[in-house]
Amino acid sequence: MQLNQATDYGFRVVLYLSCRPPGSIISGQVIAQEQRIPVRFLQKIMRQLTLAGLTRSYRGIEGGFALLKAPQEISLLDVVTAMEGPVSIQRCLEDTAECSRQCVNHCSVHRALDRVQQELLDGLTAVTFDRLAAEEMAKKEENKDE
Amino acid sequence: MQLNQATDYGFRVVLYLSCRPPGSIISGQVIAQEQRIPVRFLQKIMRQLTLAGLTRSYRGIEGGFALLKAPQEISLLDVVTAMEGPVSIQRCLEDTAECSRQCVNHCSVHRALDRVQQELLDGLTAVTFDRLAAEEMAKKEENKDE
DNA sequence: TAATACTATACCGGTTCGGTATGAAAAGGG
DNA sequence: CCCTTTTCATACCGAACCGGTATAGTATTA
Repeated sequence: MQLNQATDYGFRVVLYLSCRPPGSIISGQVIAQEQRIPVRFLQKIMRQLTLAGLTRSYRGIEGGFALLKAPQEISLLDVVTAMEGPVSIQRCLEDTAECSRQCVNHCSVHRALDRVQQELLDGLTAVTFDRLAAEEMAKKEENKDE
Repeated sequence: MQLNQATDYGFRVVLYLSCRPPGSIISGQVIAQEQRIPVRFLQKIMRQLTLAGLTRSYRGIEGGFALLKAPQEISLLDVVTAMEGPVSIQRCLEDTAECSRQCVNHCSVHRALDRVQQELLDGLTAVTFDRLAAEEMAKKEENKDE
């Protein structure tokens, strides 16, 4: 019951790009260095974010990655699904055949988990990266004062 | 981001026992058969539920398993933690060293996930097996009418 | 003491995880 | 046109986990 490392990295990358002027192109090298992510692994992550339509990539000598969507249009859930596919805490919520009792709307456990899952999705959707970036900027401002 | 098969089975076993008169001892064979769970695998599951203090086991010729706690004292979360250990959607919520940025209360992503996680825990804790069993019994009653 | 249950541990094939390697393709500069 | 710098696409690798099985042992009772 845990998000994987790639997703964790994904959060930080999107947050990092959200804190930069919109449209900034940053190379994988730089992102990896600043966020302490293995370069090769980061490339893999960036490709998934790009396939999911959250970022876009530029090849060539001045290439790199930039946000495609605006930070306020990207939620935590967007990053999770980009990295791990659709979120479904119980298997039979996704695919009836997976359920050991073929009980899609018949068993009480299923219905209860369905509600919990919906809350989870709502919670993850409610958090968008414009707000996270704002928090992050505010904190940097504080540190500057010290 | 998915509960595993063993947990799914665990839910059904506890629900099954909750629907029976309190203290009933049912053998692994019978549980496995009725709930369509591979017998050997069920033994593994029962041992974890027993170690977690949700059920107790009886050896010998009339042996089997029974609930140790009352259904109203067992929540979905209890079963999940019995089967999978502590629920922690993000690694750095559990262990600072796991966080790629060592940011336990410093990064905005962390704080947001912390809130989402708390909601998830609350949701899972709110559902107890007495209510699930009641739902289940009501449904069987309906089917009897048909 | 034999039968029936659970206990403990280990194994097994398959998949995922976290990360690396390699080679190709695009873009721009000289 | 070639060279460098970047991303792209695949494939690989060891370790861990998943779902399940096997085996040998221990407790209980008839």
